[in-house]
Amino acid sequence: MGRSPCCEKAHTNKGAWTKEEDDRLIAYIRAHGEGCWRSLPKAAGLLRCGKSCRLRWINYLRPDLKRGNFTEEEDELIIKLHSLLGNKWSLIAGRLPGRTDNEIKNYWNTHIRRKLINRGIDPATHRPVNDNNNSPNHQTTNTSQTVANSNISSLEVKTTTISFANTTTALAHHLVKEEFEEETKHVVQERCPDLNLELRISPPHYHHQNNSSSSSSSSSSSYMQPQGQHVSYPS
DNA sequence: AAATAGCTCAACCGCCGGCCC
DNA sequence: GGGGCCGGCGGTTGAGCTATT
Repeated sequence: MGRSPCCEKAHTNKGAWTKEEDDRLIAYIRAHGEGCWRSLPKAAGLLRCGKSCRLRWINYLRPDLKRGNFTEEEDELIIKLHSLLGNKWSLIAGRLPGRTDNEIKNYWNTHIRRKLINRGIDPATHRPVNDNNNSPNHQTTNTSQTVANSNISSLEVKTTTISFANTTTALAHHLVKEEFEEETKHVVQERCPDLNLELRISPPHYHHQNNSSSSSSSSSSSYMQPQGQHVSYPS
Protein backbone atom coordinates (compact mmCIF):
# COMPACT_ATOMS: atom_id res chain seq x y z
CA MET A 1 0.00 0.00 0.00
CA GLY A 2 1.25 3.43 -0.89
CA ARG A 3 4.14 4.88 0.96
CA SER A 4 4.91 5.63 4.54
CA PRO A 5 3.93 9.06 5.88
CA CYS A 6 6.25 11.92 5.05
CA CYS A 7 6.82 12.78 8.67
CA GLU A 8 5.66 12.13 12.18
CA LYS A 9 3.80 15.26 13.06
CA ALA A 10 4.26 14.73 16.75
CA HIS A 11 8.00 15.15 16.43
CA THR A 12 8.18 18.15 14.13
CA ASN A 13 8.76 21.80 14.93
CA LYS A 14 6.37 24.45 13.75
CA GLY A 15 6.46 28.18 13.45
CA ALA A 16 9.35 30.46 12.63
CA TRP A 17 12.59 28.90 11.50
CA THR A 18 15.71 29.44 13.56
CA LYS A 19 19.07 30.45 12.12
CA GLU A 20 20.40 27.03 12.94
CA GLU A 21 17.61 25.29 11.07
CA ASP A 22 18.18 27.54 8.09
CA ASP A 23 21.87 26.75 8.13
CA ARG A 24 21.22 23.04 8.28
CA LEU A 25 18.80 23.18 5.40
CA ILE A 26 21.11 25.31 3.27
CA ALA A 27 24.07 23.08 4.01
CA TYR A 28 22.15 19.97 3.15
CA ILE A 29 20.77 21.26 -0.13
CA ARG A 30 24.14 22.69 -1.05
CA ALA A 31 25.61 19.23 -0.60
CA HIS A 32 22.83 17.10 -2.02
CA GLY A 33 20.67 19.35 -4.09
CA GLU A 34 16.92 19.79 -4.00
CA GLY A 35 14.49 16.95 -4.20
CA CYS A 36 13.15 14.12 -2.06
CA TRP A 37 11.70 16.48 0.49
CA ARG A 38 10.27 13.55 2.35
CA SER A 39 13.62 12.20 3.47
CA LEU A 40 15.38 15.55 3.64
CA PRO A 41 14.48 16.58 7.19
CA LYS A 42 15.81 13.39 8.73
CA ALA A 43 18.90 13.39 6.55
CA ALA A 44 19.56 17.04 7.34
CA GLY A 45 18.91 16.60 11.04
CA LEU A 46 15.85 18.81 11.06
CA LEU A 47 12.73 18.34 13.14
CA ARG A 48 10.52 19.64 10.37
CA CYS A 49 8.26 18.00 7.87
CA GLY A 50 9.42 17.87 4.28
CA LYS A 51 6.73 20.23 3.20
CA SER A 52 7.91 22.86 5.62
CA CYS A 53 11.51 22.45 4.43
CA ARG A 54 10.47 22.81 0.82
CA LEU A 55 8.48 25.95 1.57
CA ARG A 56 11.28 27.49 3.58
CA TRP A 57 13.78 26.80 0.83
CA ILE A 58 11.62 27.97 -2.06
CA ASN A 59 10.23 31.07 -0.41
CA TYR A 60 13.14 32.26 1.65
CA LEU A 61 16.47 30.48 1.37
CA ARG A 62 16.92 29.92 -2.35
CA PRO A 63 20.02 31.81 -3.47
CA ASP A 64 18.41 33.18 -6.60
CA LEU A 65 15.69 35.07 -4.76
CA LYS A 66 15.53 38.76 -5.49
CA ARG A 67 14.02 40.10 -2.26
CA GLY A 68 13.48 43.79 -1.94
CA ASN A 69 10.77 46.00 -3.36
CA PHE A 70 8.94 45.30 -6.56
CA THR A 71 9.69 47.66 -9.39
CA GLU A 72 7.02 49.55 -11.29
CA GLU A 73 7.70 47.30 -14.26
CA GLU A 74 7.18 44.21 -12.13
CA ASP A 75 3.93 45.68 -10.83
CA GLU A 76 2.61 46.16 -14.33
CA LEU A 77 3.78 42.75 -15.43
CA ILE A 78 2.03 41.12 -12.49
CA ILE A 79 -1.16 42.98 -13.28
CA LYS A 80 -0.94 41.97 -16.91
CA LEU A 81 -0.25 38.34 -16.08
CA HIS A 82 -2.97 38.25 -13.46
CA SER A 83 -5.47 39.54 -15.99
CA LEU A 84 -4.48 36.66 -18.24
CA LEU A 85 -3.94 33.88 -15.74
CA GLY A 86 -5.99 34.75 -12.68
CA ASN A 87 -4.72 33.60 -9.29
CA LYS A 88 -2.18 31.25 -10.82
CA TRP A 89 0.59 32.61 -8.67
CA SER A 90 3.07 29.91 -9.55
CA LEU A 91 2.64 30.64 -13.24
CA ILE A 92 3.00 34.34 -12.64
CA ALA A 93 6.06 33.72 -10.51
CA GLY A 94 7.49 31.69 -13.36
CA ARG A 95 7.57 34.85 -15.45
CA LEU A 96 9.27 36.85 -12.70
CA PRO A 97 12.66 35.33 -12.00
CA GLY A 98 13.74 35.74 -8.42
CA ARG A 99 10.20 36.11 -7.18
CA THR A 100 8.18 33.38 -5.48
CA ASP A 101 4.53 32.61 -5.82
CA ASN A 102 4.05 33.35 -2.14
CA GLU A 103 5.76 36.69 -2.44
CA ILE A 104 3.71 37.68 -5.46
CA LYS A 105 0.52 36.49 -3.82
CA ASN A 106 1.25 38.58 -0.73
CA TYR A 107 2.24 41.56 -2.82
CA TRP A 108 -0.92 41.29 -4.86
CA ASN A 109 -3.12 41.15 -1.79
CA THR A 110 -1.38 43.98 0.04
CA HIS A 111 -0.40 46.40 -2.72
CA ILE A 112 -1.69 45.74 -6.20
CA ARG A 113 -5.27 45.07 -5.24
CA ARG A 114 -5.45 48.45 -3.58
CA LYS A 115 -3.65 50.05 -6.47
CA LEU A 116 -6.19 48.71 -8.95
CA ILE A 117 -9.10 49.67 -6.75
CA ASN A 118 -7.73 53.20 -6.56
CA ARG A 119 -7.60 53.22 -10.34
CA GLY A 120 -11.25 52.19 -10.36
CA ILE A 121 -10.48 48.72 -11.60
CA ASP A 122 -11.90 45.56 -10.11
CA PRO A 123 -8.84 43.46 -9.23
CA ALA A 124 -10.81 40.25 -9.74
CA THR A 125 -12.00 40.97 -13.24
CA HIS A 126 -9.61 43.73 -14.35
CA ARG A 127 -12.60 45.70 -15.52
CA PRO A 128 -13.78 49.11 -14.37
CA VAL A 129 -15.73 48.69 -11.15
CA ASN A 130 -18.85 50.30 -12.61
CA ASP A 131 -18.74 48.10 -15.69
CA ASN A 132 -22.17 46.63 -16.43
CA ASN A 133 -20.68 43.22 -17.05
CA ASN A 134 -19.90 43.04 -13.38
CA SER A 135 -23.57 42.86 -12.57
CA PRO A 136 -24.61 40.02 -10.26
CA ASN A 137 -26.11 38.14 -13.18
CA HIS A 138 -22.65 37.60 -14.53
CA GLN A 139 -21.15 36.52 -11.25
CA THR A 140 -20.57 32.93 -10.38
CA THR A 141 -20.32 31.45 -6.96
CA ASN A 142 -17.53 29.05 -7.72
CA THR A 143 -14.14 30.67 -7.22
CA SER A 144 -12.41 28.84 -10.00
CA GLN A 145 -15.23 29.62 -12.33
CA THR A 146 -15.01 33.25 -11.40
CA VAL A 147 -11.32 33.21 -12.12
CA ALA A 148 -11.84 31.43 -15.37
CA ASN A 149 -14.58 33.82 -16.37
CA SER A 150 -12.47 36.80 -15.49
CA ASN A 151 -9.64 35.36 -17.52
CA ILE A 152 -11.83 34.80 -20.49
CA SER A 153 -13.45 38.18 -20.31
CA SER A 154 -10.09 39.83 -20.02
CA LEU A 155 -8.89 37.94 -23.02
CA GLU A 156 -11.79 39.20 -25.02
CA VAL A 157 -12.32 35.77 -26.45
CA LYS A 158 -14.51 36.25 -29.45
CA THR A 159 -16.53 33.12 -28.77
CA THR A 160 -18.53 35.40 -26.46
CA THR A 161 -19.70 33.78 -23.26
CA ILE A 162 -18.83 30.35 -22.03
CA SER A 163 -21.45 29.40 -19.51
CA PHE A 164 -19.65 27.70 -16.66
CA ALA A 165 -22.87 27.45 -14.73
CA ASN A 166 -23.99 24.79 -17.18
CA THR A 167 -20.68 23.04 -17.59
CA THR A 168 -19.85 21.86 -14.15
CA THR A 169 -18.43 18.49 -15.00
CA ALA A 170 -14.76 17.84 -14.64
CA LEU A 171 -14.57 17.08 -18.31
CA ALA A 172 -16.01 20.43 -19.20
CA HIS A 173 -13.55 22.16 -16.93
CA HIS A 174 -10.73 20.17 -18.42
CA LEU A 175 -11.73 21.03 -21.94
CA VAL A 176 -12.23 24.66 -21.10
CA LYS A 177 -8.92 24.74 -19.31
CA GLU A 178 -7.10 23.31 -22.30
CA GLU A 179 -8.91 25.71 -24.55
CA PHE A 180 -8.08 28.58 -22.28
CA GLU A 181 -4.42 27.70 -22.11
CA GLU A 182 -4.20 27.51 -25.86
CA GLU A 183 -6.15 30.72 -26.17
CA THR A 184 -3.93 32.38 -23.62
CA LYS A 185 -0.83 31.60 -25.64
CA HIS A 186 -2.30 33.12 -28.74
CA VAL A 187 -3.74 36.19 -27.11
CA VAL A 188 -0.63 36.85 -25.10
CA GLN A 189 1.52 36.64 -28.17
CA GLU A 190 -0.86 38.91 -29.96
CA ARG A 191 -1.21 41.50 -27.25
CA CYS A 192 2.10 41.14 -25.46
CA PRO A 193 4.60 39.94 -28.00
CA ASP A 194 7.38 40.30 -25.46
CA LEU A 195 5.75 37.80 -23.15
CA ASN A 196 6.78 34.22 -23.39
CA LEU A 197 4.27 32.04 -21.60
CA GLU A 198 5.88 28.82 -22.57
CA LEU A 199 6.41 27.28 -19.17
CA ARG A 200 9.21 24.98 -18.35
CA ILE A 201 10.97 23.62 -15.34
CA SER A 202 14.40 25.10 -15.24
CA PRO A 203 17.08 25.97 -12.75
CA PRO A 204 16.83 29.39 -11.20
CA HIS A 205 17.68 31.96 -13.79
CA TYR A 206 18.17 35.19 -11.99
CA HIS A 207 21.67 36.41 -12.54
CA HIS A 208 23.29 38.01 -9.51
CA GLN A 209 25.64 40.79 -10.38
CA ASN A 210 26.62 41.27 -6.80
CA ASN A 211 25.42 40.42 -3.34
CA SER A 212 23.77 43.68 -2.47
CA SER A 213 20.28 42.32 -2.23
CA SER A 214 18.32 45.56 -2.48
CA SER A 215 17.06 44.88 -5.93
CA SER A 216 14.38 47.47 -6.22
CA SER A 217 16.48 49.28 -8.75
CA SER A 218 17.12 46.26 -10.91
CA SER A 219 16.60 46.93 -14.56
CA SER A 220 13.28 45.90 -15.96
CA SER A 221 14.78 44.19 -18.95
CA SER A 222 16.54 41.58 -16.88
CA TYR A 223 13.50 39.67 -15.73
CA MET A 224 12.24 39.04 -19.19
CA GLN A 225 15.57 37.77 -20.35
CA PRO A 226 16.63 34.86 -18.22
CA GLN A 227 20.35 34.70 -17.87
CA GLY A 228 22.79 31.88 -17.50
CA GLN A 229 23.17 30.57 -14.02
CA HIS A 230 25.62 31.81 -11.52
CA VAL A 231 24.29 30.61 -8.22
CA SER A 232 25.80 31.92 -5.06
CA TYR A 233 24.66 30.59 -1.74
CA PRO A 234 24.25 32.74 1.33
CA SER A 235 26.85 31.99 3.96
C1' DA B 1 4.14 56.92 26.53
C1' DA B 2 0.43 53.81 25.90
C1' DA B 3 -3.29 51.94 23.28
C1' DT B 4 -5.19 50.82 19.10
C1' DA B 5 -5.56 50.02 14.19
C1' DG B 6 -3.60 48.76 10.02
C1' DC B 7 -0.15 46.45 7.35
C1' DT B 8 3.22 42.94 6.00
C1' DC B 9 4.74 38.51 5.06
C1' DA B 10 6.45 33.93 6.71
C1' DA B 11 4.33 29.88 7.62
C1' DC B 12 0.57 26.73 7.92
C1' DC B 13 -3.55 24.31 6.11
C1' DG B 14 -6.15 21.71 3.04
C1' DC B 15 -6.86 20.23 -1.45
C1' DC B 16 -5.55 18.12 -5.94
C1' DG B 17 -3.17 15.53 -9.61
C1' DG B 18 0.15 12.26 -10.38
C1' DC B 19 2.59 8.51 -9.00
C1' DC B 20 3.85 4.41 -6.22
C1' DC B 21 2.94 0.03 -4.24
C1' DG C 1 -7.72 -1.27 -9.77
C1' DG C 2 -7.51 1.06 -5.74
C1' DG C 3 -5.54 2.90 -1.50
C1' DG C 4 -2.38 6.06 -0.02
C1' DC C 5 1.77 9.17 -0.30
C1' DC C 6 4.33 13.10 -2.49
C1' DG C 7 4.96 17.41 -4.46
C1' DG C 8 2.87 21.45 -5.59
C1' DC C 9 -0.55 24.91 -5.33
C1' DG C 10 -3.76 28.66 -3.64
C1' DG C 11 -6.05 30.39 0.44
C1' DT C 12 -5.68 31.78 5.09
C1' DT C 13 -3.69 32.88 9.51
C1' DG C 14 -1.28 35.29 13.00
C1' DA C 15 2.98 37.32 14.94
C1' DG C 16 5.59 41.23 14.52
C1' DC C 17 6.15 45.77 12.91
C1' DT C 18 4.64 50.58 11.92
C1' DA C 19 1.51 54.41 11.93
C1' DT C 20 -1.95 56.88 14.13
C1' DT C 21 -4.61 58.61 17.93
